[in-house]
Amino acid sequence: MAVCELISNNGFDAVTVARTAATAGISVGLVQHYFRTKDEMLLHAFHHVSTHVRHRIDKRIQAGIEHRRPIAKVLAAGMAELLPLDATRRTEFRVMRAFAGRALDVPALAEVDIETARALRADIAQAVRNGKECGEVEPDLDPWPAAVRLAAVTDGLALQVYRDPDGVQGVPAKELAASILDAELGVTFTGQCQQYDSRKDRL
Amino acid sequence: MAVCELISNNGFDAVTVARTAATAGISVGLVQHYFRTKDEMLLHAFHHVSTHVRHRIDKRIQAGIEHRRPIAKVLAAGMAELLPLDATRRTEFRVMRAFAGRALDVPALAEVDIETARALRADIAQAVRNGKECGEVEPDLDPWPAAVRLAAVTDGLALQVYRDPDGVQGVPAKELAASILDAELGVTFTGQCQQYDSRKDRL
DNA sequence: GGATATACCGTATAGCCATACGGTTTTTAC
DNA sequence: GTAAAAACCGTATGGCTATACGGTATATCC
Repeated sequence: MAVCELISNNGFDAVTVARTAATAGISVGLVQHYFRTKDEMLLHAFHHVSTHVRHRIDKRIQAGIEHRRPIAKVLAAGMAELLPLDATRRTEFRVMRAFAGRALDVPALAEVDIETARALRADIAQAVRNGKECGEVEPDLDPWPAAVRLAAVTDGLALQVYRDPDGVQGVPAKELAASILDAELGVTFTGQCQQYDSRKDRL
Repeated sequence: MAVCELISNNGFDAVTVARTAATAGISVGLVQHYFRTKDEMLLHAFHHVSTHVRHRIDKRIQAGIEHRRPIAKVLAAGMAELLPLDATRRTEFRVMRAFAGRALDVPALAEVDIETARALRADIAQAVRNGKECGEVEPDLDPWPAAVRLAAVTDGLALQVYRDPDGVQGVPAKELAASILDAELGVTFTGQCQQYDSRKDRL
């Protein structure tokens, strides 16, 4: 999507209807044909990248399930997918962040933002519940606080990795993030998977 | 500052030189007299709120030290200061976030953003070191990963509290955040404070 | 093949924006 | 008191923006 290209290269302010059209190689009129207003265009773009990131994570999770890997490991991989650890994800992060920043003021964007976050949290909670069933998680643990916490560290870690891509105090960002995520998951996923009945759960 | 008022009421896009002047009750010319460009004005505003939030936290920490409270408790209070748990902090959060979103594209803003984050992280690390000295923290624990982790959860938690001010699954945001912060601090601060030599450490 | 819809274009326009500039008032310094 | 500096104002203006609009090509259907 041309919008994302512009955001990641020149910032959100550079996204004008005219420039977007030019970047996409079409005319202003055609953009108007597809989107009645600029906001509609932005909303569509936001929705687009949101679901794109989601699908990327879902795919990774699906693969993990098929290979019967421990849930904690699958989660770790999925969450790492949200960290700007390479050029691609860094670009993605910039775009998502720019949108999220705008979502503070534009209700239509905020809706998508909240919905995306909620869905992620719900899926993490489901993963914790699955963890209980197969013995990786203590049976009486409430999955929601854990899900909120895990979503929070991922979010916060992403920002830190973005700001200091080279890491902190000599420790590369990648390793630092991985160890923190592992530790964080270790708080919740304390046991080892016994058996996993692969139902249709997404996580 | 008029800039912040505009951002929190009408969003970042509403911040124009003319409107800022009107909000502040002065003329456009005077704004230009103080700031050569709009960017300069924005940068000043960002710097202003950054240090303001910082001072608020520092004060709370200073009070905690004077009352000889456990470092973990002081840290918890300081970090909670960053969460949008009431109207004031919610406004502050909006402003900070809007700036942070812009900082992705404007190098001058990014610099302030990074510097602020680094300072916070450094102070948390110092708190962990202090914790070691008085027995709250295991002596051989590396303070940096812990600091990164704690900064990350605070950041991420702030966003979640903002998005879902009413909490998750019936648990109010305030309690949820407090319990998560406590749990997170509990991972690092495992012991009890024996004695604390109140030096000039800021945390 | 004609009609209807959809894809697509280029230009016009009214509004808002940051900034430039020349002026006036107030304060400061001696 | 007076001169210099700082605070302060109001009005251009040129550029960029979203959007409106009228038109042309192209596909789709009967």
